Amino acid sequence: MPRRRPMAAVALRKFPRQERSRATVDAILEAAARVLVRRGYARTTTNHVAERAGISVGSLYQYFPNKESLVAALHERHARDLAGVMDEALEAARGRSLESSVRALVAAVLRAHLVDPELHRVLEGEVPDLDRFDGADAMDRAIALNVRSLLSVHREEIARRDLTLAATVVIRIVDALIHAAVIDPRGRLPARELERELALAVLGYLRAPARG
Amino acid sequence: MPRRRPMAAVALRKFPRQERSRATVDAILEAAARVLVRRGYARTTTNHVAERAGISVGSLYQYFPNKESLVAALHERHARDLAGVMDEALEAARGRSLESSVRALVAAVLRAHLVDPELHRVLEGEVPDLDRFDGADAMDRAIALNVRSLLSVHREEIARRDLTLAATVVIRIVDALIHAAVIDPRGRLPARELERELALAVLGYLRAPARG
Amino acid sequence: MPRRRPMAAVALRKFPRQERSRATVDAILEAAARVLVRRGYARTTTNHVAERAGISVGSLYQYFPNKESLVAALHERHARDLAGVMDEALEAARGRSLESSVRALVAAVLRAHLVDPELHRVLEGEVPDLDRFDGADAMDRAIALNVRSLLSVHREEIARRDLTLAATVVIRIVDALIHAAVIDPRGRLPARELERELALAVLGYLRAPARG
Amino acid sequence: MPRRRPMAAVALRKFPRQERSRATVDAILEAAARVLVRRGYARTTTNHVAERAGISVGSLYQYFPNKESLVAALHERHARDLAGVMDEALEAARGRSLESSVRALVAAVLRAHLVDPELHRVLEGEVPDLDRFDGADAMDRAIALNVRSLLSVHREEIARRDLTLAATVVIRIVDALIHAAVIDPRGRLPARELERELALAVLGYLRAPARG
DNA sequence: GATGAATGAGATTTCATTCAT
DNA sequence: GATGAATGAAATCTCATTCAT
Repeated sequence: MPRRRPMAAVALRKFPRQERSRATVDAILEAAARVLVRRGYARTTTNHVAERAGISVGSLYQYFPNKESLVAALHERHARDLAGVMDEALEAARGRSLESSVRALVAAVLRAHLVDPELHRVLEGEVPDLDRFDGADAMDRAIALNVRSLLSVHREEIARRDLTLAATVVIRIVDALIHAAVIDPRGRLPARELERELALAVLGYLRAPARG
Repeated sequence: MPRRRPMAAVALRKFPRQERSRATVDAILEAAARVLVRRGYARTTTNHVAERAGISVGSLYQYFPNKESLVAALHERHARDLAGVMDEALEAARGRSLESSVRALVAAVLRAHLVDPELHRVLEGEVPDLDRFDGADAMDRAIALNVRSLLSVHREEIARRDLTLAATVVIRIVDALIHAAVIDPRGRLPARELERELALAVLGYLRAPARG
Repeated sequence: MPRRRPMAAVALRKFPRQERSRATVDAILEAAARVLVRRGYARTTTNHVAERAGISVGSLYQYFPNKESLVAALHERHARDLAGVMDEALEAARGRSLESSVRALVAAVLRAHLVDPELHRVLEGEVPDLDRFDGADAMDRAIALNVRSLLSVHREEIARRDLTLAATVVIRIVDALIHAAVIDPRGRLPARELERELALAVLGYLRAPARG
Repeated sequence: MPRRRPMAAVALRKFPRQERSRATVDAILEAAARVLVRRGYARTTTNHVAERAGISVGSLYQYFPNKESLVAALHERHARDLAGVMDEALEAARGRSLESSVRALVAAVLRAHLVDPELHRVLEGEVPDLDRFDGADAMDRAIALNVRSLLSVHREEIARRDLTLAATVVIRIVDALIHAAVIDPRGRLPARELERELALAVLGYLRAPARG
């Protein structure tokens, strides 16, 4: 398995101290999101982003050492948002039934993706590995642990014995079907249907007897 | 939903009638595959591909009108292979139980992805929509129909009422979990485990009662 | 011989009357010296210099109208130091023998260059003509006159008839061998040896019979 | 002594196979020489060079990976020319007197520098260390050895005992005074005078008694 | 047909300088 | 005065594509 270049560092080149520069960084990220959506990753240029942000290219490079780091930062923001949504949903699930928890989780993630679906498509689809931000793996693991701990509460209701594995699979199913609905150009599903099928798939997987 | 550029015409510049031409086209596609894997989509150049194929750039352009069409052709080859594998598996499933059919299907798709997983990652992940080949949607639909027809044979065993929707969901689950195992850098699953969990997820989804 | 841009005005933007200003100018020059050494002329930026000096770029431009004038000022400081050392040595040489004078002069110049050899290399090597300060030529001429007047004291011991020419040649030999010892990456000479050879070369040149 | 970036590789990116490309490389080098002379190192751009060479920037980058390598190649050509001239002169000096040999060597090097003095000024003066070509050191050493072997033939006529050191010093004196004559803006010397003084300096150095 | 040198638009990136705060 | 964010012209460099040989 050939190794490619190392991951992009997401650290800003310069930390925005003043009010003004904070706004600039935000404007750059927002513009980058819009340009990515409109043109796709490969056709996005730093000049486009700067123009869209209403700043000069130079300013962009004050904060981001290169295009990759810009996309990585966006990716991070996206991942943080998503992780936040999941955390909230998992929190809210305390004390509720497995089915209710799963439905809530599914609904939350779906809601998060419906905010800016095109952006999610680009970030989760086209962006090359290289642009994954530092800490992405840690964040993934944290989510997996959270889900696992939800599952362990309902252990007797679940047919899977390896809950760590089950957590991974659940996360994947959710990811994948949301892709199907909001992201992938092939056969989009309406949100309502999707939410239902998702919950069914997750619960079906968790409860399916090992044989039969 | 903003419109981007139209899809690539995948049509070869000239249809490779002669043996030699066919061999050249194959060499180019193979080289493109290797370069895509090694460098990622955004960093792949036609010059790299030509060099790797042992021909000149000029010759490459004899067979492919532009870079996009080259990637699209590769995409098509990949899709055809996969569709072929699924067709065989579905064919072989005739007369067997739902569970057995699902297991066979899952195993077949998984096998197909294990051949060149890195290439799948790039083609299914990084390559922008633009580079999808012309018949891609039709091929997707054909597969969905095939799966649907398998499901309809076992209709009584299945809790889902909309089999078209169910087929889509099944295909998605399979796709997604294979991604998880062979493609995505986060937490790879070993093939054996994956195959089992995949079958469980698909069967679980299909059989899960609508409520509770 | 093509004309390039006119020489840099070395005049400071405002004459540093107050203590604080003088300190700031010194800090800037010192920072510029360090950055030049570390990164070379072409890769030195005003931002680097300001940062190293612990001030803002804006402040730097309060004291120097542009980058060129900054380097020119550094150049001037460097030239003044060197001229001072030579003046002292020539002063001290009064009443001593030619050989003793030459040795003293050589030792003085060498000492001066050993203080910050890397800086000398950059200033005497990489810095383009453009960045020479205004009085540079005058200073060179003054030194040449001083050396000439030393030589004229020992006229009978010297085989060269044109003492002006001889002074130039002597200065050049000293410059060049010091370059060889402290500056040039190729074959550095240890200071002790160098000092001896230098004196030999200068005396040898001065005393060599015209034909021989 | 702080280390800067490593030396530029002078290796061409692509070896010119066809007649045409050989001519292109030559045109690029020639143009680079002219632009360096006209604008100085820091103000020379690859676009200027390409334009002057009557080619596109792209072509320049086919052969030279960056600006540094271009200058390094020029430097190498320059050094090779010079080494060739010295070799010839040293060859021709076989069997002649020390004085005659020194005069011949001096004359040869001087002639070589008078061909394109402005270019020499830039290459030997402004070009940063970084741009020294691979093998520059080896070439310097070879020349030093050659000179040393000339000196050893006339060993009894020479007062210096360490001939290796003497060879280095001789080379330095020649270099330096040629700089003075053709290169340095301060007090240029006419070639005729220079040649005489140079020979005097070298012979004077070689023959000067160790004391007195 | 095949070749690979050449193209040049356009992308990325730098940095001297300005100017609002 | 000082600050440092912002500027943008200009530099470096890339790569899909063409075309003379």
